[in-house]
Amino acid sequence: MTPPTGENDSRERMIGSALELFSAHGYSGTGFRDVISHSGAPRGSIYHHFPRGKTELAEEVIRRNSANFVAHIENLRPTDPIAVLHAYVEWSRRLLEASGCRAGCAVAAVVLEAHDGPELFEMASAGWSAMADGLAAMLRASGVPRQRASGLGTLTVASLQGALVVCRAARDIGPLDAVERELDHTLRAAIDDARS
Amino acid sequence: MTPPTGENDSRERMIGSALELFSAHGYSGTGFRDVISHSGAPRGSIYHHFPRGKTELAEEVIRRNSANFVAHIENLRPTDPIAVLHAYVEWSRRLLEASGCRAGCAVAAVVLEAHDGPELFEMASAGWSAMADGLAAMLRASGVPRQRASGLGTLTVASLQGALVVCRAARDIGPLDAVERELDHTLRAAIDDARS
DNA sequence: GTCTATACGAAGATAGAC
DNA sequence: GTCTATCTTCGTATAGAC
Repeated sequence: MTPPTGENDSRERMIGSALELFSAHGYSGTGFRDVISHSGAPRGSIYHHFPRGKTELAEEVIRRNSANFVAHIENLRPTDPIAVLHAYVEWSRRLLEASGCRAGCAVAAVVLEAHDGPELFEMASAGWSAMADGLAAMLRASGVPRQRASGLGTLTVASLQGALVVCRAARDIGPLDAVERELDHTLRAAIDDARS
Repeated sequence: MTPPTGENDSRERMIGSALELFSAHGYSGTGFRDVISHSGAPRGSIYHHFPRGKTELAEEVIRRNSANFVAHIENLRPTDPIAVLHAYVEWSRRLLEASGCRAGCAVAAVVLEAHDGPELFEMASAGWSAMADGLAAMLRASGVPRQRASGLGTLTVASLQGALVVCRAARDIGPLDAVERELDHTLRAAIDDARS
């Protein structure tokens, strides 16, 4: 996919800026003005880089977010369900800590505000399903029955997503800590059940 | 607070419409135009009814949402933690079913997009804390230790909030069903633990 | 309480020069 | 690839008549 020669910098920086800005101010709340001034990219090339406009930018933001998340996980290489959980929590924690609990998930912002078409929703859903499935696979490998493993994967993804919103409203990371503690307890209990 | 004589209808209808529209299109994504045309309220009286503008409208939306939720719970009058859980889930389920999984929590939309001041966040956070505390109190009454009861209250609120986002992206209520099942299991386990 | 008119800025998007 | 200029629509908010 990447061209052989000196690659396009502006477009990549715009995507990175949009990811940050969507996290903090939402999708509707972030204009091209903001993306340009935050990234330092040239004003005149927006529709050169994103011919389909803001929708295309949002698609790239979701893609980038997924790529960043995958890189985060591959960096930690968790080998058991509990380690996967804490790797997921760590991802959410960094989002909150980097912003003083003033930013959240850019993908969630797009889902809550976009009305462009089904593609953005499908991309968002695919990412969250992959997260849930990643944890569920580990749980199954630890002996947890299929349906419970799947349900716990979904519970984990949903509660982390919700924790981002609750922490933001409270301006406090406490709710994420609480969610982490309870998920840890619940996952361990499911694994113990499976062993007995 | 309520005047003795024939009360103001327009303002109340505007708040109700704003609640619906925030749920579906977000806070930035909903303009006064939309609120006016949806509610049928007169154009000229917006700043008569909401002198502080959109921020004041958002405050009233959060208040209305809390009032509706309290009415929903008081209607069901749950007397044990599991009943409280299912009453909470039912509230989320109605939001999704009424919209074909295309709308979510209006308060979350405000939290993700507003940048007006701390009041909106404090109101949102107070509502979610009350939800979590309501469940936690029931768990404590069933013998669950204080810290676990509190953590499970937070987990429940966060995971329901997250389920709204995940279901919306998937255009499917399945994730909420899964979250309900797992929370039911987890809460029952905590209660059983307490009895032994 | 409701109206019209309007101010002022920003939104997303396009055209055409360079 | 980047520029400027422009289009159209929309946003919140205000002023002042009725």
